[in-house]
Amino acid sequence: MMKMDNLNPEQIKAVKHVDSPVLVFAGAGSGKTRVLTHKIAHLIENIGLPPENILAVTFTNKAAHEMTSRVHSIVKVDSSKLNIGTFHSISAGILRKHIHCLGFENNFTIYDQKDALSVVKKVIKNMNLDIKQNDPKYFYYMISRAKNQLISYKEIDKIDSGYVDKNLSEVYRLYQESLKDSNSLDFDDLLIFPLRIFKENDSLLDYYRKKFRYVLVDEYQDTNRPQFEFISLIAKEHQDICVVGDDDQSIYGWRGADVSNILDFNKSFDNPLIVKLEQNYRSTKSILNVANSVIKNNITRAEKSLWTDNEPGNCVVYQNLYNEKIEASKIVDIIQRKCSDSFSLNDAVILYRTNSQSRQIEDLLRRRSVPYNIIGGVKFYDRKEIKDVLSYLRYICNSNDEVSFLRILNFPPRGLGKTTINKVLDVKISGNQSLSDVITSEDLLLGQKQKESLKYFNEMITKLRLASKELNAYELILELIKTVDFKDYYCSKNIPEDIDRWENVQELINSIQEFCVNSSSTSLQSFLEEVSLLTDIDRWNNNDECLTLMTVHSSKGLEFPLVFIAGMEEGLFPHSNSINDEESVEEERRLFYVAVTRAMEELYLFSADSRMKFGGGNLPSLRSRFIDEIPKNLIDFKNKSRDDSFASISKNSYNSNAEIIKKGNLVRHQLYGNGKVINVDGFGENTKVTVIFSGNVQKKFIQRYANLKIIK
DNA sequence: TTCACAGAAGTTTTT
DNA sequence: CTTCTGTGAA
Repeated sequence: MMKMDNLNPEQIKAVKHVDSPVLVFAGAGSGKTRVLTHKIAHLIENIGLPPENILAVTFTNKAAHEMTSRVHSIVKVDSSKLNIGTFHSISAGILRKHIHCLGFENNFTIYDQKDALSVVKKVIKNMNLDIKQNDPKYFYYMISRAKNQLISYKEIDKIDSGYVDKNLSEVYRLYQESLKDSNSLDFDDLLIFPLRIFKENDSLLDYYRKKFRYVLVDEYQDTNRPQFEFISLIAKEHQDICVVGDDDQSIYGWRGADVSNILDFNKSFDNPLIVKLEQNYRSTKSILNVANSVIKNNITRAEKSLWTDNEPGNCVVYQNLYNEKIEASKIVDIIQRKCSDSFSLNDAVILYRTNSQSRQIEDLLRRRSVPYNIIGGVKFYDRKEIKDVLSYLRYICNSNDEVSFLRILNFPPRGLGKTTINKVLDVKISGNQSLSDVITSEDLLLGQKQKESLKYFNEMITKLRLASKELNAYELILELIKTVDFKDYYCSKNIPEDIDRWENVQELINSIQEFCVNSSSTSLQSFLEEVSLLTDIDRWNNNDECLTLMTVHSSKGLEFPLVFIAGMEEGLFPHSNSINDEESVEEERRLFYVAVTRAMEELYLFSADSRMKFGGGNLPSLRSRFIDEIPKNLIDFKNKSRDDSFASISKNSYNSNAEIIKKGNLVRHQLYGNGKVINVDGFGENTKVTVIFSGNVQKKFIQRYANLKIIK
């Protein structure tokens, strides 16, 4: 019999109740994951439900993996039979099997927002609209918004949104047509297509209702309309469902998440048991008091109050500093001090509202050689060189994938430029042919050189495509790298940036190898699917002795002994795009609440008097209203010390008599001797200089620290 | 026709 | 500080 003695009475109630739907309002740190995992274990062991009949939906893949292994540690179960994943990955799995109902092939490509944006751009150009007056971002945003409301291009005027452009419906229609032509889906389609399949195919819906006999949903406050429809279709009939969430942590409204899904749960499902988990096991009293005092300023929320038996702990610290540089150095100072005695680096996290704030902190950490991990920002799979290689793989896998085709046709450069590409696309449109037909078509009027190059390209792809039937993903990428000779492309010119890129490509190769070792399926298709649905947080491993940096959004569901929140300023947190509208301010406040409740032992808040924008001008700023919502007695206000003054830091930062180094200069370095500057990158105090020294030794310096002297 | 370079513009949050 | 776009040279 499984143990439940580590659960409190409310948690046990939520775990054991299976006679009707269950809604768990789980405050931050109240042990909701424990409830979910025990509930799954209870269903298997005490109710006798086979694991393959359980569907559990989590917010990230990482959470899914953790849940799987925690269930495994409670009951003996073949974890591969459990259906635990994100909405997107579960949907993708269903679509791989049944998407032919909608006229797609099951080797479809999943487009990320950049891919999707390039499709929108193409559509706008094809409609002969001016790209400057018709912002592709607006159209993509509106299409996504429409999809989140389950609105097709035909009924676009029903959309719940401000301005609707007269061309929106047509752009939407052509966008969808183009995706289908490329046998591709965007993220929103991934959620919507299963609904269409279920609605058109009763027997299939029936099959999945039986298969997913019990449904559990985590972070239910962040589900959107299509996700709600999905679980309704599956669970409304058998009513065997348990959802867990916290309306105070709803932070994805901008993505179509609808809090009323959780607040109106009792209207959608019959006679639910509602359990409130209000005991917090995570944070000290000081931290929880701050969290409660902030969130109670929100008008629209279900009434509840979190409490804890934990120690009072240290007072929450707030400090205002002169600018973002001093803010960064203050944070890192404290972390280094803390980690020299009772804490280790992976106990700490630095949180911020926007990704761009990470740069200053990153620079400082690199200078002080503090190992760090950064989540989000320029994602690994978003890097140009990675997307380029992946595009080859995607095009090999799906010969209709036009976005990938256009990326790789002339990369590395093979003499197929803009004009050739336009000719190819023209023939494709006029002849209504598939991509592979077009590039072998006689109708293409090209120069001899271009013709041969295109022929070579096509033969290469055909060969690789054939090989992909025999090889696993790892063997195939080795074959690809050899055939295209990326190594030569990146390394032959001896440009440091290109060598960095080659190293990233090698990292990609490693990750494919790892995938093939760890995963049940080693096919190229499953690798590509994993890549498009995996986030940085899924790749993150907090066991390394390493400081972590991430946005507040990414931190949802995590906890750290030491939490540092940077940029507590009006216009940044709450963000300037949100301060004019009370509803948005409430979402920002929930976001701050999420940030605060990540902390277990100590919490530090920071703001700066001025902050650089675009590495350009300084913007003065006021401290965040959220700071003022915290009663004074709950915060330790640290005053500026003399060391924090702008004068003292700026003297250190800028070497006033530093010479301006240019490409071609001869320079002297203390350690390496004389050398020649072959590249200068950036300006001001962040200038990076690449120098070749005798013996062809190449080094890259941050000028400020390298102390290079120009030799006349 | 392609390719390299210089200037302009643009950063909320993410599956 | 990055990423995209447009311009001239080869």
